[in-house]
Amino acid sequence: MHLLFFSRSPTYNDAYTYSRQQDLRRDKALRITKEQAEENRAQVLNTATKLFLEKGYDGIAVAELMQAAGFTHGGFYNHFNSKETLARAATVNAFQKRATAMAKAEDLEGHLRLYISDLHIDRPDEGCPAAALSSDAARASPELKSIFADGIEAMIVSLEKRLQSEGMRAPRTRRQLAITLLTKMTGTIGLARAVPANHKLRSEILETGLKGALKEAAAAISASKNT
Amino acid sequence: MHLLFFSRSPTYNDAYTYSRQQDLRRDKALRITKEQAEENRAQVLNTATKLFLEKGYDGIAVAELMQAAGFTHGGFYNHFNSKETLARAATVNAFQKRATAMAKAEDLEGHLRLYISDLHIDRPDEGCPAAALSSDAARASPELKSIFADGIEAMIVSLEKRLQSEGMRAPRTRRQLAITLLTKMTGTIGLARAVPANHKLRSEILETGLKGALKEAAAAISASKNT
DNA sequence: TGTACATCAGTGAACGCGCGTTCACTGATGTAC
DNA sequence: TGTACATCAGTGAACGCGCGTTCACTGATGTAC
Repeated sequence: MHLLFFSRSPTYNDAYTYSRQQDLRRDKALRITKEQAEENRAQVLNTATKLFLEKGYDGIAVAELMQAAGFTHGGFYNHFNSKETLARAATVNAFQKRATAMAKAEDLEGHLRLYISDLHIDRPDEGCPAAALSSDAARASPELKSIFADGIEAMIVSLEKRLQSEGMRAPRTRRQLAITLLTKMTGTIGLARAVPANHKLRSEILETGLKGALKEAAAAISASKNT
Repeated sequence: MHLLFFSRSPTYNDAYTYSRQQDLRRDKALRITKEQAEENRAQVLNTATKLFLEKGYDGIAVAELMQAAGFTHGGFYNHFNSKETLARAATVNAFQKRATAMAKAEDLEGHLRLYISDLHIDRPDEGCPAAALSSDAARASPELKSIFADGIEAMIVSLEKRLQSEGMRAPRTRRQLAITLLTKMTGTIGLARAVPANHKLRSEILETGLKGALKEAAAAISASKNT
């Protein structure tokens, strides 16, 4: 018994570990300002947005995601009711971020070239949710699908505005072309990503998809001006 | 002690349960003919094909899938080395089944109408893997992506043949149009499915996508004949 | 063709692991007075 | 403005569950002779 007792008495290593835990606690575990808490929530949301885009809603665990954001998993529920709640917020965030990125294009051609690009194929985490998560969305809750509907609608409206700037006057034709272009944009990225990175089909799909979109847009714009 | 012994002696219910297990074993657990085993493997593969298309590779568990096929989960590994192996075989199967279904269309227009349809949106389990699993493919193993490349290539070739039948003579133009049409087809189904079933965007995307594809094909075919 | 025995598809319990979520705890911040 | 105390973001262990995979077992089929 005495032997056992002594063998379990604190050693140098134990003491070191203990004081380190204390230090961590002193650095991290104490109450944080409201502003800091809000920043941390944003950090979790932004990390989740990227990880969901890259790995899908089911491809990343809450604990992994919290670690990637720089936290332990337990605190997650101080910010979100559930993983589903986070998925919804992250999807809204992803659509907003994408819209901001696309807004930087100069004109319709820039818009299409920005979307149908190698960069977009290689970086789903900074890309479009309608391209990266469409299969997941199809199997998701009605609430999440509703968020996709809003996001897709916003993308259509954004394209409609581009077409208006190009001189297309008829609103109905404009909207139809916007939708057609969007199906081509998401379809091109979706197919290209489904193929191995070094496969010749990937570049063929990308180049043909871009060329096809540019051509279709040019033809429709020109036709609308001749009427 | 005696009391305990008696209380654990067989009851009517115990006997009934036991004989039922014996019956089940006599019906199912004994060795099966080679032909029957092959049929059972096909049954597992076909069930998995539908379930993967509907729920994604990670959306269905081996045990669930085996039960849906009419078996217990333990026997799975008599037929497949792993779930990944099954996923590959099921994806090949899905592309083949889809090609057979599409081959029934009379001409290019029938082909497009069969693909861009309400039925296809509502029944991913009998639909195209390039539409239902593109997001999953993007995150899958290189081997699975390679299977997608082959499947997508076959779809392109199938469309090329349709365009040839429509009188398009230039092979390069034919291939480019085939790819462009395919991006529109998969993109339309992908976007439509991402939106709630009763949302007006779903029918709008479907109708516009179909109209756009038909129009693009008609324009390109007519242009190729004037050259 | 008949016989002895190994094979192997199917069963269902079990393994180890990872998941989403809950919980007791900490102590400076935020607030009520 | 100062004081007493409740709040709450973050920690890390724990819960219950489901996952892919393994395993011992069964006994008619398949095969070697």
